[in-house]
Amino acid sequence: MRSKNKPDGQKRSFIERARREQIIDAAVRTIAELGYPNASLARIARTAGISKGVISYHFEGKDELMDQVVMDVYTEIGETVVPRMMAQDSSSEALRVHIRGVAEYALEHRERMAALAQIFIHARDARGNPRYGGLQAEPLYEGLENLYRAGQESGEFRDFDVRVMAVSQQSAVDGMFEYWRVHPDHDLPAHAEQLADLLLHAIRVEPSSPAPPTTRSP
Amino acid sequence: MRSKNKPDGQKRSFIERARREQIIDAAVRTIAELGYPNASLARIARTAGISKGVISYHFEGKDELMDQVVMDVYTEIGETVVPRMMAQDSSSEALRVHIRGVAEYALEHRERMAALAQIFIHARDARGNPRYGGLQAEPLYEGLENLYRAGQESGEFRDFDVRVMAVSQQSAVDGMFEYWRVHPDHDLPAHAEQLADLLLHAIRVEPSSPAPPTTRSP
Amino acid sequence: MRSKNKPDGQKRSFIERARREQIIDAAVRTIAELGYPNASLARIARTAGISKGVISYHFEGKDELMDQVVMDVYTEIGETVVPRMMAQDSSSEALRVHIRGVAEYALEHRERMAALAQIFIHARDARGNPRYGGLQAEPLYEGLENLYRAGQESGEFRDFDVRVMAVSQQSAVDGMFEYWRVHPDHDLPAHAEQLADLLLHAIRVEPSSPAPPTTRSP
Amino acid sequence: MRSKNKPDGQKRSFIERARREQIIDAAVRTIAELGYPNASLARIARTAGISKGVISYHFEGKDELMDQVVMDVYTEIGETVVPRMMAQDSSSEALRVHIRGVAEYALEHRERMAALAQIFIHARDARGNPRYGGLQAEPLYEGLENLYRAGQESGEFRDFDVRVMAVSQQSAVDGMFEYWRVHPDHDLPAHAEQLADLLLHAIRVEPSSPAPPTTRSP
DNA sequence: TATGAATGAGCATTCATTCAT
DNA sequence: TATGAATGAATGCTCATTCAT
Repeated sequence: MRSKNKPDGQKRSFIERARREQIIDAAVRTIAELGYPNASLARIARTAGISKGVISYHFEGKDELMDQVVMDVYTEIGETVVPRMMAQDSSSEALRVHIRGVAEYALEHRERMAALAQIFIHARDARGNPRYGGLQAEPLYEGLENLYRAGQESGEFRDFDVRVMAVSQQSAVDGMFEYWRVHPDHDLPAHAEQLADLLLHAIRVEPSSPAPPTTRSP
Repeated sequence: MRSKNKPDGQKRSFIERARREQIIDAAVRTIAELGYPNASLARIARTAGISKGVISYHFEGKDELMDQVVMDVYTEIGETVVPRMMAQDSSSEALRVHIRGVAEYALEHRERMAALAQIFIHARDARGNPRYGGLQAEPLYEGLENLYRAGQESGEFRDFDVRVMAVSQQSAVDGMFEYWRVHPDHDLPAHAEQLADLLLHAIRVEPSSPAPPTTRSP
Repeated sequence: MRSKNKPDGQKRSFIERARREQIIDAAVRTIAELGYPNASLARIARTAGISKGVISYHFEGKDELMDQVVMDVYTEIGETVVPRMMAQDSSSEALRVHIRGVAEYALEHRERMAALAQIFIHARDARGNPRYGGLQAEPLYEGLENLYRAGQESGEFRDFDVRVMAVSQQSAVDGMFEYWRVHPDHDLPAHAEQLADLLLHAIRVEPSSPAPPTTRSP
Repeated sequence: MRSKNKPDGQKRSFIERARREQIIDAAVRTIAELGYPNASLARIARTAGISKGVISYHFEGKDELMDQVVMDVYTEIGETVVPRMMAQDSSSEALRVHIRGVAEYALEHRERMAALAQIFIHARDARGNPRYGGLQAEPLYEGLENLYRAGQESGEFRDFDVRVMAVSQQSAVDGMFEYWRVHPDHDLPAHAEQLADLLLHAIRVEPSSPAPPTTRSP
């Protein structure tokens, strides 16, 4: 009963779902620890304490497993961050809450964040092209652009190229996580606040100090 | 006479240096075209029109070859950008020239830039850790930090966390190149100008429009 | 209650027999469509719309399933052809009816014929030897030999090596089906008539035209 | 230096050719002994006493190796049989010499013949279709058809459907080898002579005994 | 110096079979 | 009876590295 047969409206049994979750979890831990290129199905199976074939039984292949990991983490981040953003009055606060939110998620789910980044960077399709690269980021960019445009229309933000800003913000956030991965003692929340300050300075209309005296990252 | 024995002060013969340069060049072209994971030594050798064994003879292994590629390109970028930065009067102009400079280098040496990014992302040591991750970036961060501090001391820049800014700027520049790689028709110079504007807005003290009316990225 | 325990004189329940027939049918369709090597138990189960385990429950293993398919089809062919042959007066007519009969059966049960051929060709025992090769064909050869000898004794057929003829006739018939499988628009009945002519020319005593003006295969 | 790079007019070194011949030979022996489905690259390598990777080094893949085996044996058979056929005056003698010739080749190269048959039967392409099946036999059929037509035009052979005859003859010859494979003590040359008699009786115009008193297969 | 040859570990995937429920 | 789950061996293939010539 391969997963490829499942989207036909069939439900997954409880045990099936549990196994898939267990395997996804083992994949996350393995990728976070060893990096995507070393996270072979054999190693993931060893991490999970199961036979190699179990993964093939529950997932169509490595690609589907990775898709599920990405979807899992993505969904989780969205559930954490989006509601908080919606609750904000201003675009500025929404932007700040966004960055703060993903940083908090990362802090609480370090391995999942690391695995997500690894998969984004390394996963390729059969022809060698990135599976989640570039073009898949488009929805993210568009989401940010909508946020910027709302701020521009409300007069909060000045006039600037929203695509360049979206790419830069996304990159800066990714860079923050990567820096934190390399320096695990780095103060991630403080970095997130600083980064939000910088980004708001970059695009806000009124330059008067928008943030209280900031603390430095350690 | 493996290359690992070479740092002992022995000189490389002319022919040796030529061969290494030829191999490095083939590596750059192969990585840029096929991506790091597909750039096996066999493919690099084929690109160079030489036998696989030659690479092993001239380089300790794949890792050393990648080191050399990175060093080569890095040095070239530095030689292009640093003198121009030194020629500027203000920190703002230095920062702008820096971003403009690397963008120009990338435009003129697209393959080298692409290969550099691929190696940074994919190369790992035996234990799965990134070979060029984070720690190797430290000199870059420090260089940017010095630039920021100079601007802060001269009153050009406001007070902000220089490490966070350095990480963010570096990430935004990397993101710019990646976006350009995925969208080859993207207007890189325009993006670079926009990015410089954003960064300067983020850190300059005076809020009055510091840049002339900018053009948008296409 | 594995099937391997069944030949001990125990009867199969109605439901048991129905299930086995269902599975055999699914095996035939799967093999005919995908070829023996691609007809895994999983695919056969999917064709039948049942779980993989059911097959293992009702059959000792893949080998026994294949045995049953072969026996099923074989029996059916025999039931179709043998009575017709018995009704003929001469050995010549019996031979012609035999070939015509199997061709007619094949036309009406294309999948079963195709599956039979696939199993004959591909099925092997654990040591790599064909499961239905040669030795299992002995009864067929002997049946044909009896037919030839009867014709020789009645003076219809000349003197020739009956074993060589039996092997050749069987092969020519198999070849006819294989050719038809590869060229589905081939005129099988016409081919069968032509083949009967050729075989009779090869062994009949009187060379004068034994067949009415024949039509050619398209 | 994969073989796929070789057709570009590059010569193979002596040692390269020797290795390829050695591997082809090991493949023939392995297939003949264990059957195609059990002749994995690992087993072939073990037969040859070499590492698994050597095969991948010298051949593009399993498919190319099998192609080479087929081509090798085919060429050898052609070199044995064709000149002898050309030396005959009549179509009848050419047909007889053809069958006698392949039988003699088989007798002297039993394993090669067995391996050829195995590959023809079992080798499939990626989509599951036979690699050498049916359509590839067309040249053989056409060769036989030309022979028949020449005989018909010279008045040696009667009028009959040449395609049916070609398929039947080819099948009967294949069946002869298969019978001999199953019964290794079978008198192959005698079978071949008998078969030639039968085929000539089937198609020759004059009914008077064309062959001397024949011996029976044992 | 340079080469082609060889190695052996590792890869994702497929499969018949077994088994507890 | 029937099922889904799990197993582990086997498959073709890739690759960095080693080595004799």
